[in-house]
Amino acid sequence: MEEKEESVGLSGTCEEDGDDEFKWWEKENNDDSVKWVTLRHNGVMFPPEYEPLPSHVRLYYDGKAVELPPEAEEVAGFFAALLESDHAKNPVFQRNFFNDFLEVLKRYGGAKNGVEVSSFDKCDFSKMFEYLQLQREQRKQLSPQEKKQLKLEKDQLEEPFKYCYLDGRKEQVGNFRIEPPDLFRGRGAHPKTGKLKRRVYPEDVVLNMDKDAAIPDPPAGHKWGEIRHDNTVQWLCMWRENISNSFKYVRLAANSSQKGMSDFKKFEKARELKKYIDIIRSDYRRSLKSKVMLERQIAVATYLIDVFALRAGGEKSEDEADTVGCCSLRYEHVTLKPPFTVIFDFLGKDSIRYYQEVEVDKQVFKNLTIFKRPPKQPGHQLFDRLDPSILNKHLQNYMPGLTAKVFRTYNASKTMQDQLDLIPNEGSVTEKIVRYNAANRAVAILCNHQRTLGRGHAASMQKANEKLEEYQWQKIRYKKAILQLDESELKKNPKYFKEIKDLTKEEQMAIHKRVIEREREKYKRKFTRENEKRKFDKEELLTDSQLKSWLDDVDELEKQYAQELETDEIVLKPTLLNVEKLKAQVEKLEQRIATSSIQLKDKEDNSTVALSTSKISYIDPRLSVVFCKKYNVPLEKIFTKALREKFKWAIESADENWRF
DNA sequence: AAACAGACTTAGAACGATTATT
DNA sequence: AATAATCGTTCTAAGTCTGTTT
Repeated sequence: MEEKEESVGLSGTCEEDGDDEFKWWEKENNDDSVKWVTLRHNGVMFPPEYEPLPSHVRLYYDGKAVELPPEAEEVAGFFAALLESDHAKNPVFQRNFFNDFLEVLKRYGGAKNGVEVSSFDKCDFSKMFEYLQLQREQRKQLSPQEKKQLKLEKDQLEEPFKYCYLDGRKEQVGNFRIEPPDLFRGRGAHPKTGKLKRRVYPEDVVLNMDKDAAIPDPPAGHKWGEIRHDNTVQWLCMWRENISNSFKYVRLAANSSQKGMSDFKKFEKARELKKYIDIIRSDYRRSLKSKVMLERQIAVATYLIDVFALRAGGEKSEDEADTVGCCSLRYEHVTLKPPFTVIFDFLGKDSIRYYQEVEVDKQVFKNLTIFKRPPKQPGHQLFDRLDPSILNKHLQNYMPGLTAKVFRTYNASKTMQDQLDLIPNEGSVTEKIVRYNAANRAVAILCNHQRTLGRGHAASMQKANEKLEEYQWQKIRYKKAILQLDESELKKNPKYFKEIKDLTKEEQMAIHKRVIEREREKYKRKFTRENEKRKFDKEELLTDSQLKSWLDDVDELEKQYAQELETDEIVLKPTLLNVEKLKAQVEKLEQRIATSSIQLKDKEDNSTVALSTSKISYIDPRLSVVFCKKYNVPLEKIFTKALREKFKWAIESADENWRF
């Protein structure tokens, strides 16, 4: 304990922790080649060692239990844990996993009981899977106190790594944990998906800190790979991963001054583009007709990046998923439909599909036709003279630091501002938030930010739809009942009763069935639950005849509905046999139908759009701050706690008149 | 100018916590 | 009170872009 204190305590010199905050946004700072003067931290947290499974939990091969060496068992366990996921069904994932698994198995001497494992199809991971599931269940079942205790222990273990001292200021570290070994979960059709991501040891890790900083002790029996003192970079720790041989970094958290400054600079750069956008646009429109092919390609690419918010699109290697951006678009990704319609259909970042049928500028259409002319064919680059570095160099002629991605930030924030400007300053806070989210959604759609539908999405959609249908049915029943009570109502307002014929017999029957079934379930559940409770309280149990009497009531209701269907005579509780009361009920139902269908539509519209990425990375947070101030919406309705910390600079610096 | 290494931002999935619903 | 739906956070993969080397 004391030791930890000491090494971080060497923060030394400067300010106290806590109150006097560093308001970097109030200071002028243009040079960011040097990121810090002093940097001190306690290194990184390593994942726990592997704990072998109990001996009765085994991989089965061709029906026989396999005694795996722990190193191989760990890898098999990674697969077993994913057994019910899509990964485990992916043949590439299976093959990559199995190759690496066999290699580990061989390296550690094969199965201890001599079982020769060679075919994936003969492996049965289900026992391992069940055990892992059970453990998860048990963890969930723990009492609140036990959970609290575990959390406390976890926090204590993490404490030394959560913070660092940067120029004497205490700042939060982002990902202070070394990534644990696992199977690589590449997105889309990644050729390496399923490969073993190996365990990282201190020997693999480079620490970055100032020269006078105390070097934290590596875990017992280990040494650090290297200690570096590079103050031109932001990272605290780094290691090389074995899947694509690139680096992983430990850096500061999103709420740190460093990240905040970068963020601020990003948005200021995007705002700077305002000054140049008109000339850039008129230039690329002119260059669409240039005699030089390269210039035409630059013009079309800039147009696509500006108008459709495409990414730059760098070249990718053979052993990554085949995804593209603007410069790497190929022949088959663009379909031309005269006179001006273009269909884009390709996989972008994270293998998210970009599909848009759009009208484009006449000359853009012409140029795309030229770019696709024979001998070009599927597989060929559309922009064969172009790559992001050429494009970015061209953009930098207009504005220092301008690159393709700045257009995404610029257009996203511009769109948000324009959308927010359209919102009338009226109505409830909830209504204003709905409007804000609609503006946010416009940005997310521009950037093609998607999310895959959750597991239960289709089901919950259907449920909501059925509910709506049932409201409608109930409403019609009440209207019919009104006419039974007083036929003259029909003449008074024929329109009001028009919808009583809207549901067919079949539809009504289906609704009856659902309503009845739900009632039955309700009573059955009520019965079991009540008895469990009574058993616990040592009270007398409800008898089966009690349940039966409830269910008989439901049967009765079922008969009644069937009867209604036959005779078209509605039977209602005596208390409801009153025209005014029924009309009030109808009114209530109409309200419910209105709100439910709006919610339903909202849910549907939102189901495949992810709002968070644009909120976190593209929309200048000052826009949201200004919106909240002007429209009197509490900021915490728009920004979560984490986002309020990340955007502290924006919250404290934007006044009501701020414009992007 | 191409290829590569390095360092940073942006991205959706997974998971855990919280809130709404029954 | 249990269960389902939603929200918020964590995790790490997958981009962009710069600078260096050949």
